[in-house]
Amino acid sequence: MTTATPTTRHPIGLAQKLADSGLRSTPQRELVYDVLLNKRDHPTADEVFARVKPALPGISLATVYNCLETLVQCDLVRAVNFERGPTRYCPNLRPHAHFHDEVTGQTHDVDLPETLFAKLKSELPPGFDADAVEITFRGKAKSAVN
Amino acid sequence: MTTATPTTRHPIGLAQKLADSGLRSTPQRELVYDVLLNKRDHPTADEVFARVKPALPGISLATVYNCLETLVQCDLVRAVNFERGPTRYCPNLRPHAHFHDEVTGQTHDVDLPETLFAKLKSELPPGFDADAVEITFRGKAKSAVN
DNA sequence: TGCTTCTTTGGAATAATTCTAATTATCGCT
DNA sequence: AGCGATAATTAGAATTATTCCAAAGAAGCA
Repeated sequence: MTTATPTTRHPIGLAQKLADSGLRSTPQRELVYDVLLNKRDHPTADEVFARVKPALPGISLATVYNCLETLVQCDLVRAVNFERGPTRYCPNLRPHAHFHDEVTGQTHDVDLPETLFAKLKSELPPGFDADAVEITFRGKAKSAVN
Repeated sequence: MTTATPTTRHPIGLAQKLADSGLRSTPQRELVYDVLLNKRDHPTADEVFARVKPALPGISLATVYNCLETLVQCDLVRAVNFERGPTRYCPNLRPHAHFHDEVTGQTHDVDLPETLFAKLKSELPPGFDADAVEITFRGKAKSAVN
């Protein structure tokens, strides 16, 4: 039920968004994006590489890095970092925070009201102007969350 | 006006806190801690290494990493990460967030009311229990802030 | 078709950090 | 003061994640 043909026909937009930035739609980019949409567990570049390989065996890790970077540039995907660990990728574009489970190592999305982000920005002292706020929780998630 | 003698006599606590954890106070640990207290600009391990060397020329980078890790373990210092950059170290133990200036690359502390942290934790869905929350702003800070 | 530009690829290079084994320091005892 | 046990430091090798590079491969269009 996944990665059937690594070609252009997407929920919406990849090819379009790429074109908007003067970039081309390629099987590699499509597939990397597919993989992110299909299993939203915040995979690392290595994990994406592994998931993408079956459908496109010749793909290289460098390309996966390139594609991920491109998707981030096009605002289709967010890069998530947590304490020196490898960068993880997340296709959730809603305003949200991340919860890192110390036990399982999993990362969960936590949707938060936009107002909270606004409130946070409003707490900044004068002279500070934030484009973005990142919120990361660390702790334990009970049982079968997600 | 800094790093006179790299020996034991501190604002308060280092030797004590170390002892509490069954660890020894050493000139290296004292000095690394001094350096963090004396210039609170969130230095990287390399930067700490450079600042520490004049007073203790024989110190090694590995030791600086060890000392920093120890200080973090003893809750005297916090490790701060921002997007794949090198880890930075911060002796500010009050609840606060970090603001990364995209222009200068500097990191500023932003004190936030404890209540805000509490509020954030309270927004977590049931089943999630956070020990810690990290908040990072990214943007530009006007003129001579800090 | 031929040219130009964009992409991908594999491998080398880099950056930050950790590991390892050997040396050195310190502590508690006697 | 001297000894043995444990802890800490050191230099350098190793590791991890990522980026860089130069060459080869597609695509788009004149």
